[in-house]
Amino acid sequence: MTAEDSASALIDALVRSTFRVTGVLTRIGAENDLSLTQLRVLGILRDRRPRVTELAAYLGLDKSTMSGLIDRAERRGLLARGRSPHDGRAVDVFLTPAGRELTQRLDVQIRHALAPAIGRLEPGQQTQLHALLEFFLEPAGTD
Amino acid sequence: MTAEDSASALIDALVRSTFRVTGVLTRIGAENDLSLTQLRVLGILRDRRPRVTELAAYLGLDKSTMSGLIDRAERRGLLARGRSPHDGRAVDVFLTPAGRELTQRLDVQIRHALAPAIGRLEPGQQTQLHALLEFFLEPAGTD
DNA sequence: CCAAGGTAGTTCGTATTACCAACTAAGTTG
DNA sequence: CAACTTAGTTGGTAATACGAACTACCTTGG
Repeated sequence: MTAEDSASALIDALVRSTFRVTGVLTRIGAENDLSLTQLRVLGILRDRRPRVTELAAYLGLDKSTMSGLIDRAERRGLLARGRSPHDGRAVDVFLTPAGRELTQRLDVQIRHALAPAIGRLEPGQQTQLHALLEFFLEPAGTD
Repeated sequence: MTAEDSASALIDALVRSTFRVTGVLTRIGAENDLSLTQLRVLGILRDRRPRVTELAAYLGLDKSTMSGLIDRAERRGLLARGRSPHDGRAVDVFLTPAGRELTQRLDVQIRHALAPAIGRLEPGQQTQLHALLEFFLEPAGTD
């Protein structure tokens, strides 16, 4: 097996893991009437109060897309808009108590759903995987 | 740090990696006028000739969604429908030569885009990460 | 053998996601 | 302070996704 091949195999595993995790997140989102994107929005807002453009940048979306996402989530009472005191143009976005609660419930569900797959690893392997992923993620790390 | 916390941290890293890889795939898809889903369709068809329902099952989508995805990709000449000789109801889907070419180009682009992140790991670590991901993916492994 | 039921795909209607372009309101700067 | 820039919204369009209803084709029980 050449170096090329093993890199390919790693990328393949990485992509399959990605789709596996995405599938879990999508399912849990759907069970709570949330798209994957809305789920991500809530996840980002857990510990941030970004303005609309920042949120769009995190997600790699256009600001006009953000407007719609925020509208729908706001209508559901999950988050709210606030005007920045320093910049009259800026709108920042934050979780409502209801949104925070839902986010916590989602967290539990996600942990629960991924537990079997993670449980296939020994505790030592889990630590190792975590460390390797942190390396993989290292710079340019938003979200 | 309790076992709970370290599991949380691992899941966090896993989810962030997922979004990182998804971002890369989405960008490369967009550069080739493909949605993430269409990219996945091509990826699956690389080494399979599934019927519509199987494809939908792989992707976790409804068959009606598949119809549309296949329509659009077929119109672009990337894949084609064939009737199964054994079951007159069934339609199987396969890459055209053009689709296969595009898929190979995508493959190269994906490898290229992920190379920097993977390159942050020593060759030994890459092997290790690969092994751990295979464990993580172990059963129920479609796609 | 064929009527009843099940399976494979498509079509239709609707909501969401996403983009771009055009717009308004609010800062910033020459 | 006029000209430019930036933040966000609005409107138009295409793709994605679902569910329900439909057609065509198996499969089976009487």
